Amino acid sequence: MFVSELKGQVHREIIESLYARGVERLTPPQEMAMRSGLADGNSMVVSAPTASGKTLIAEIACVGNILSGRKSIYIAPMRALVSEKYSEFTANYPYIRCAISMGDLDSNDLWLSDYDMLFVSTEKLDSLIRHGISWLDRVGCVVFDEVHMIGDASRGPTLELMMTRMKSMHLQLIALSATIGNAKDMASWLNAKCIESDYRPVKLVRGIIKGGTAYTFHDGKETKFRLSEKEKIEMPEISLLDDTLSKGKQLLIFYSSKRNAEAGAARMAEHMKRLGIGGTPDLIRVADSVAGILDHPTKQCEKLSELLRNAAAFHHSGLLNQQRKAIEDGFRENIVKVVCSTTTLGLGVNLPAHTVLVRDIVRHNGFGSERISVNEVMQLFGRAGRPKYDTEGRAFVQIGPNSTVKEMAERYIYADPEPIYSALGMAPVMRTHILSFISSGFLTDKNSIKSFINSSFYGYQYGRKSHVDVVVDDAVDELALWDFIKPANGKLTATKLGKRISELYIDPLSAKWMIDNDRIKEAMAGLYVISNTIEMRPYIRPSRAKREEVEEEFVRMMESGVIHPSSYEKTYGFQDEIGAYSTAKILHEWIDEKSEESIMREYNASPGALYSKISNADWVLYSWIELLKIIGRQYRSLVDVRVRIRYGIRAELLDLVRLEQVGRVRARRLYDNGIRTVVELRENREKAELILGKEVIGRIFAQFA
DNA sequence: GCAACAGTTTTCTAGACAGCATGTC
DNA sequence: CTAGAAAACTGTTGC
Repeated sequence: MFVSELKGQVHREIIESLYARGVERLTPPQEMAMRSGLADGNSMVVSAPTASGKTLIAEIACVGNILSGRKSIYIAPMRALVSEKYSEFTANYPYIRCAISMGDLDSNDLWLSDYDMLFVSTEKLDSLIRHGISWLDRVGCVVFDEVHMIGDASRGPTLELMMTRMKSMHLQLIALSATIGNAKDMASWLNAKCIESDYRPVKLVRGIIKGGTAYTFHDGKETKFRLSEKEKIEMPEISLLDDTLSKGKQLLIFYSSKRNAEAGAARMAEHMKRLGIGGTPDLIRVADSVAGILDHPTKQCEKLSELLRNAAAFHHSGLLNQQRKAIEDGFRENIVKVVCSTTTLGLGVNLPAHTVLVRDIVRHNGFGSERISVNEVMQLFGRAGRPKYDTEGRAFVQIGPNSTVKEMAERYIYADPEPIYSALGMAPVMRTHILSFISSGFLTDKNSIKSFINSSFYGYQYGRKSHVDVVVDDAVDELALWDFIKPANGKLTATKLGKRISELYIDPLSAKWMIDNDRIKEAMAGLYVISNTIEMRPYIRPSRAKREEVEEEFVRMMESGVIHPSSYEKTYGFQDEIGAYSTAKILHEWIDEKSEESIMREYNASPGALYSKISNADWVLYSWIELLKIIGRQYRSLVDVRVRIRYGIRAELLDLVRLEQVGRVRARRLYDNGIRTVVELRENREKAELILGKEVIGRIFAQFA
């Protein structure tokens, strides 16, 4: 279908924007969507691979609604995705008023309701609704990107309940999904049309690698070729790298763990060094940029930098955000040739490569191991082929000597995608959401909560077999017992405390735990209380060698009454007090001004993990303080702990960091040179100038005017 | 005596969302 | 139904 055929069906502005971008034809899924009444306001579920043009379907619906006077919302589960779509959209439609809102980013006009298109993360929209947004009734279209997330045990329920709510508002819903086995079910639940397609803009050759041989399957043809004669067959990664480099292309490899990814990247770098690739000015620039982010680079920073000199990199959650970005940019610019990644790059950021290798197909899951799903492999395969540069992409699964090619081809090449299942049934998060419903006045009695949850995808899939009634009864009773809700005039309402918990977006169980443990004698005890919450998971756990030592210390603290037992396993099935205690210890090192490097060494942690724990700790601590304010208890000492967490400082620097321009480094330098307070600083300007320099002191003193 | 290597045992395991109020060296 | 790679450690060989 040509864009010209859209005339009369969609607004003129949309057609103009498409032409301006050089789009003249619709992709098959887009055409199917148009024929299914996309422009007439029909809801739809679109199940298709990455880059098949799903975004444009959403765009047509959103812009159509906006130009007809209604608002639209785009929702995605990853912040990176939200920002990406926001930038694209504002570039294409500069005259539409857009806002973006995520945990760490809000546009100024968010509360003015003076915009027509909102880009949000799932949890942020949930939070906005809890705070009570006024304009929900003016929304005409809602896009849910990556809806297969509904099957995710931890974050699926939030998405699902949001969709359930929107469904009852009779809006145009556009649900975009990777290929899944039961798109039709989801469509029928949503009263939506179902669009299924396996269209890809770039041809994809899929295959299996065993030993040094690659078997490809395309258009019903099976071929087989040696990757490289000169390499040992035990190392298929290296053979494939060779083969890919010889085509002048890039390689993306997925591993099951951070350790494997790092080890893989080291092998790749070594091989490239042998080939004499690397050491170019561009590479050195990228390598230097990842090493110089912290004051004292950690081992991991140095290792990454070293590998980058040879055009290889690893990519996982333990990296600092700036490092991730540097690697992603370097890869996009074709400076970095191979990236060894965990699933970080599979979802979210769009970083395609000519050749993709899924090296590990089994993954540990706490209880044992399991093969990764067909859906997930398809998702990773979807990264193969760069639309602007490649005429075809290649994607392989690597298998071991004990699996046969035939068997694995059946499983991963010819197999149909699996259906996804609602995760609402096993969700302890139900309590959180029920509090939110009651608190916002959306649902105010047990029966309406039950019937609402029965109208979810969970209810659709499990029907009478579901145990919604029991779960709702239990959760409501517990919330009442904790004084977070109370019955009034035959309705349930949230108490002031319950309302605040809901707004702070913390789990009611965490709130209960923190309220019950507010008598804190020392900083470490406070750090343990905040660490032993669901919001701080996953914990940074001690290595096996250290575990016993940490355990003994934990027991001592428990016996001396500094910290107290909790009962999280009742709700979450397990409890990890040692993990929580170990995480608390790391935070304690941080506020004791230990260097990142030494913390990494001592606790076997990564810089990325440290900083994400610090920022979560800040949020949980803030919430704790807010709760104590409401019930009129002491919280003063926690405010100091919070400042110390933010800056990573000992108590003695608390006074100095109150100044702008003074952080942990400058405060420490002043203090060690005898200037210990703001008052002392004001009285010793010359001395301070010798310590920090005239210019900096000038900026600091400007505050005193 | 010790380096180089081979065989054996032990260790360890993905990711990322949320509040609030402004500014590091 | 299902683990398996990498690192650490130990033993053997060869000079």
